[in-house]
Amino acid sequence: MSKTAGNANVFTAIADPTRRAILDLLRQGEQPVKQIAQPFEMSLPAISQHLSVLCEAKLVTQRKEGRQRFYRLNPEPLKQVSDWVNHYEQFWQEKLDVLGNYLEDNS
Amino acid sequence: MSKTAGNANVFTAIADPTRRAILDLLRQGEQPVKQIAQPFEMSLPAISQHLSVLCEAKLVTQRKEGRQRFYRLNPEPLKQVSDWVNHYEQFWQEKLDVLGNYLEDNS
DNA sequence: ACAACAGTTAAGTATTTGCTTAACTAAAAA
DNA sequence: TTTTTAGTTAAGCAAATACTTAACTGTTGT
Repeated sequence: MSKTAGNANVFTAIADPTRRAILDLLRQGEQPVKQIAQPFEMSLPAISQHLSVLCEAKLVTQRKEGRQRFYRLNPEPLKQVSDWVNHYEQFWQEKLDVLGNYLEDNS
Repeated sequence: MSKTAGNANVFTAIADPTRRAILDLLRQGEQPVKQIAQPFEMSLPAISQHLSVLCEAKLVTQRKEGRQRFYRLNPEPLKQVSDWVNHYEQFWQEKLDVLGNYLEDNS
């Protein structure tokens, strides 16, 4: 009941470069499918399927308007990724410098 | 020559939960394969294959000692992930609170 | 009513993935 | 030297992925 269930895994959702690119696009704000698809050399159904995966991982939400579907970024699940990766932060150090600079600029 | 080349992709390497768990283990320090494999209900070859993937993604390095192979964490490639996910940081806010607390504790 | 448009769903396919068991290589112990 | 021990490599397989084209649903415009 807990094993590989529904599988709306964030990590697998962001494993695909096309899906990451879609998320990057959506940082500019919500967009209809056709506009999302435009920069990709790929059929519309392919994009639609990627959007489904992102939807199941809750990384995007849908809004229906007329015959258009606007997709909007929902970055909250990425917190999971951020939290995980931050466990490794201490190892590469640079992050701490960034914080140091912040403190310098604000002291 | 640039498309889906060698495919030593960090994002796909960390997409698998077993591989993430292995990396988590290795945060405690380098370990031989048998010890790495122990907590998993999976054959040794399966673990060996996961280690290969992590190796190709440069997330671990190998050290040979006698008949043992010690694997050691190399978290640098995770910076890629951290950098990407940090583009989304502004959206979920909590990170800023953490920084806020830090500043409070050190003012 | 009907054609065009926006998008999804269905069906099929080639490739990749995550495992298995069996066979192998190399070092240590007997 | 023979036998464990540690681990990788090979071969095979079922399931998942990332696409494709074709068929469908629903909305808008004529």
